[in-house]
Order: sequence, then structure tokens, then C-alpha cells
Amino acid sequence: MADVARRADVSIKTVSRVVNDEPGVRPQTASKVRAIIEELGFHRHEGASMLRKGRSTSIGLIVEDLGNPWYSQLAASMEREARSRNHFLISTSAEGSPEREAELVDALVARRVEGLVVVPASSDASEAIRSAAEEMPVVCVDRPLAGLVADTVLSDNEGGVRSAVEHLVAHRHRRIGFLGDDEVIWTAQRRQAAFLASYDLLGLPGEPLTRLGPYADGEVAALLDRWGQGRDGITAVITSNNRVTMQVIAAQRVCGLDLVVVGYDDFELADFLEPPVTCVHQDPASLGERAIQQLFARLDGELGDPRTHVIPTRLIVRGSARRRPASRRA
Amino acid sequence: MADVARRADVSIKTVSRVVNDEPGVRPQTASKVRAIIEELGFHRHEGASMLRKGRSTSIGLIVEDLGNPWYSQLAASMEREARSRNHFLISTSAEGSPEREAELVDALVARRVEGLVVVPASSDASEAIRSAAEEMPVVCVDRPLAGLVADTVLSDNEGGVRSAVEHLVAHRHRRIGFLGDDEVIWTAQRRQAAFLASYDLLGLPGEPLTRLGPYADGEVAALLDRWGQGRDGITAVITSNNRVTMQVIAAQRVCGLDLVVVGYDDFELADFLEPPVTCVHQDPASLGERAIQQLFARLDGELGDPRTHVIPTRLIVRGSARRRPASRRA
DNA sequence: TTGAAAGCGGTACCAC
DNA sequence: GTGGTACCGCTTTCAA
Repeated sequence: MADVARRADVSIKTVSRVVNDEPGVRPQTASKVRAIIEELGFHRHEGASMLRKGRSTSIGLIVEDLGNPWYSQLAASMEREARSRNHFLISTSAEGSPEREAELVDALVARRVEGLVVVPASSDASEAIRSAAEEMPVVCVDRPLAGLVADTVLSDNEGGVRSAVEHLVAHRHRRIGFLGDDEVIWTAQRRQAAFLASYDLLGLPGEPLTRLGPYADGEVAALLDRWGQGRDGITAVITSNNRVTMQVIAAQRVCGLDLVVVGYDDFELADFLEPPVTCVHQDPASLGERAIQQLFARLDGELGDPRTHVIPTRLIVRGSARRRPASRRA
Repeated sequence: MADVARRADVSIKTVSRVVNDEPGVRPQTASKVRAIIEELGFHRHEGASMLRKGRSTSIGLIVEDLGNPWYSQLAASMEREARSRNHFLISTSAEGSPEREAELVDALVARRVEGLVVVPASSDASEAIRSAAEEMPVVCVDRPLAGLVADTVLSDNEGGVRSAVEHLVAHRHRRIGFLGDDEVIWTAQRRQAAFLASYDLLGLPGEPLTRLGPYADGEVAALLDRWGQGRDGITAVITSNNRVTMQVIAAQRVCGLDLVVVGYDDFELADFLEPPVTCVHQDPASLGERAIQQLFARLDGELGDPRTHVIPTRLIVRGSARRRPASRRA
């Protein structure tokens, strides 16, 4: 910037004004400066700017795995939303590791993001995140974080699971299983609990069959096979997220099972499987937008206790629920 | 940091040494400093550090859309690879807009990333990216960029398409269509060209039927319907990427078509559709890793002309290729 | 093993 | 409209 100033024969301050589109510069001066900037290939140094201004117009996002479509859609929607407020979103993956999450939190805080959105890797707040929360607003998405006073955006897990169970019951299913993702994942536990509650509420017969992961190779198939045996074997299964849904679909094919599946999380080809899969749709884009909105509300000065937003789900019925004629298997 | 120094009764430099795990600090001094850091909730200011050091140990990634699984897997693999070299990856989406891409390039350069990986939004290098390339290594992934001297990592488009055509021909298909993504997308053009070349090479009869997008609502279905008519209607169609594959699958269902589909890009449920879909698999993780490796090679001082890496594809045969009995349609 | 001081590249404040 | 200068928080260099 000093170079540009020298070359353009103006002061550094004037160059700064041009770079930042500040008023109070004669158009001719401005265009001369701009020409020199071009010529010299000058690039402003955001670090220096942050240092002086004390702010960065950027926010950080930590998800479990950017490779998972659900999270990547969340990231994409948040990026759009942040951009519409002239902020830059830095998206990162913790890969399910609390240690990595803590590192990322520190890295983002060090980059002086103005706020943090986190899909927590564990259910208890790390020291890193608690310390971050003292400096800037933090919003948890998809799962709450015990031991942290932070705004939270959740999916309506109870409502979503209940709608799935009711749908199956309305289609004459009485014995329904539940398969959840790894037990360390809060939503898996929560959806399991919701399943048990619905089971009770609707007075379904017998002991409810449920299980959480992680699953060994072939375990899902073996489990479903076992649950489906006999005259009161299950006729349908509800899954806690798209990861498990995929495992169940694979297991069914491999073993020739024929259970009705209702999946938590919609997925792109649900309509085109045979039979199509009914899903509890929780729109990652809605969660992301709400999270960013809440974050900006805090940045704009909102005070008061942490809020919890519950985003409704929608059951997408795809005609997969009809109870099949007695299993084609023995 | 000054606060910490004052409180710990040491110099700023000593605090800096502790924060950076530099040698030459007595263990007791170090732990005292660390305690104060904790107590005061001190966070180092990366911007100030970058400013002084002139480097940032971070690299930037610009893809088309983080919400698309292919790109998000690319991003995830690059994040892992960058992390293994102690670098921080900043992933962003240009949403197919060259203007947005230019903004992102500038934003990342301003953040002093050490290198840039780009899935170009257009085929010609923007001023922003050319200017960035003078400051730091740039690697293009999936598509090359005319007018830019930069390393490039591509999928083996020719080989991939040829393997798809040969596979279909080996299964007695003679009339094969090709449906590409939007014509502005380089890979769509390239794969179309490869398709035409293969068509020639194998001496397939008649005029090859090909089309690039964008497609209006229902257009894909209408097109396939038309192409499939008559005694030399097509019996199979090759698509240029997963986006088009989805459209073709949907079109087939909607209109009761029954063409064999071979898709460029593998996708999660390809195995579970009826019939399963054979795919040209180009592993986004391999592309990403190679891109990061090339980037670090440059950062490590590699000189010389830009390199182009071609990543082989693999045809995943899923038994979808058998030629169907004469169409069930009129 | 520790410290003092200069300076990285911007921006705020105030003077002209 | 424009310029001068202090200073943001850290690292480098050199001295003690």
C-alpha cells in the first residue's frame, strides 16, 4: 500500500480510502490509484486490517463431515446466508473427533471470526468452545451442548419420529423396529427415546426392538433378520439418519429382506428405489439459515438467555408403507 | 499477549515463545505463563501473526457448490490432506458464478492463503485469478483454465467415456445417446467430444445423438422419448455427470422409459436402483489429494512448467447393461 | 534463559 | 479532499 501511494504520489491514507470505497476522494485521484493498484498487482492484507479494526466480517462453521451431503447442504445454505450479510463463511470438518473440534475452534477464534456455528462432536462442551463462547456468539446446530450457554437450533426429533411411527401404524404395522446411528450421537439417542415414547403412546404390542450403533459388518442385516422372524417379527423399521438408512437398504438387498423402511433424513433417490422410501425430511438449509440468523441477531446486540429453535420436520410419504404380504422369506 | 506478559511478570517475547512452543523457556516459566493464558482467556491473534510472519499456513479452495456431494467429497479429502501437512483449508462455493469466484479469489488472497485450489466456474481465467497466480501457486481441478499458467488435475474424461461406450457395445447396444450437463461446463463438452470420438472409433451406425444442457422442465424425458422411437431408436444413454444421471433416472420413471443408463460419476445408491446403474467412477478424493500434493510441491519449491495430472477412472459394472427385450412401450 | 525495540500493513483520528 | 502519525498484536533481531 505504501508502494502504491508512492507510485501514485498520494498518501497511504488516500490509497486506503480508495481500497475501501470510502468517500472523500476525487474521482480522478481514485482512478489513478486504482490503475496503479492494478499495475502493481496490489492485494490488501486482511490480517493487517483485522488487526487494526479488531473485526473480520467472517464467521466459522464446524461440521462433522463435509463429505456427508446433509452437512454439506447445511454449509452451502449458511454460506449463502452469510454472504447475503457480507460475511465470509469458513467451513471446516471435525470428522467426529472432539480433539479436532477443539483445534478448529481455536484456529477459527485465532482468525478472529465474529461468531461460530458448531455441529458438536460430543455432548459436552470442550474447554476450547467454552472459552470461545466468552469472546463471541456460538450457535449449536442439530445437537445441544451441555455445559455451554449458547443458542441452539434443533430438528423436531420428537415430532419427526412420531410422524413416522403414526404413519406406519396407520398402515397397519404393529411391530416396528428402530435402528439408530452411533450411540455417542445425540440425535440417535434422542430419536430412539422419541421412538420408545411413541411406541408407548400408541399402545403398540410387545417390547419395542431398538438398537444404536456402531454396527459391525453385516450386523445390521443379522439384526433385521432376527427381528423379522416369527409371527410377531417386525414388518417395518425406522432409522435415525441417512447413514443408517443406507445401511438398512444395503442389508435388505444383500439378505433379501423385505421390511418397510421409514428413514429420518430425506435423500435424493428415495423416490426411485423399489419400493420408494418414506422419509422424515429435516431441511438442512432451514437449520443453517436459522442458525445464521440467530448468530447475527446476537452480533446485532440481542441480549438475554440462550434460545432454542426447533425446526419442524415433514413426513414425505412415498407409498413404501403398505404392509407387504407375509414375508417372501421362510 | 501484553496483558499476559504483565500479569506473569515476563516479557511479551517470553509469552510468544510459550504460545509457539519455542525452546528456550524454563519449564516453570512456561507453565506459569500457560496458567495466566488460561485464566485470562487469551487467544492468539492469527492476523497479527500473519502480518509479521508473512505467511498463514492455510490454503483456499473454491468449488462450484459445496452442497453437491461430489464437490463436498473433494473438499473433505483436501481438508484431510492439508491437515496432514499442518495447513488449514478454507472451503468456499462460487455457485457457478464467475463474479462470485473472482470475489472469493480476492477474499482468499487477502487472507494470505499460501495457495489456491479452484474448480473453475468458467473456462477463461479471470483477472482476479491471474493476479492471484502471480502471488501463489494455483491448481485447477476437474477443468482447465485457458489463459492461466497453472497446474491442473483432471479426470480421464476420454478413457472414462470410452470405457462406458465399449461396455455398452460389448452388451450389443448399437444406438447409444449422450446427455451432457450445461454446455458452459467444460467436462460436459469434453465428455461429449469423447463420446463422439468413441462412436466413430467403434464404427457405430447412424448419426450419434447427443445433447448438452441446460434442460427445461420435462425436456430430458421428451428427448429420451424421441431418441428411443422407432427401430433404430437408442437402447442406452450415457450421461456426463451425476446431475444429469439424476435427471435421466427421474425422466425414465416419470415416462416409463426403459433405457440402459451408464452414468459418469458414481453415486451412493447406484447399486440399489432397479436396474442397478453402471457408472464411470472418478474418485473426488483422489483428485483432491493429487491437487494438494501438487500445490505443496510448488510450495516446497518445485519449478518448471505447469503439470497436468490425469486421474484414471474406473468403470463400475452393475449389470445394468444387458440389452432389454424390445421396449415395453408401443 | 530472557528482554527491548523495531516493524509487518493497514485504519482511526485529527490536522491541514 | 488529502496527509501525518499513532497504534492494533505479534515475531524478528539482537543484546544482556
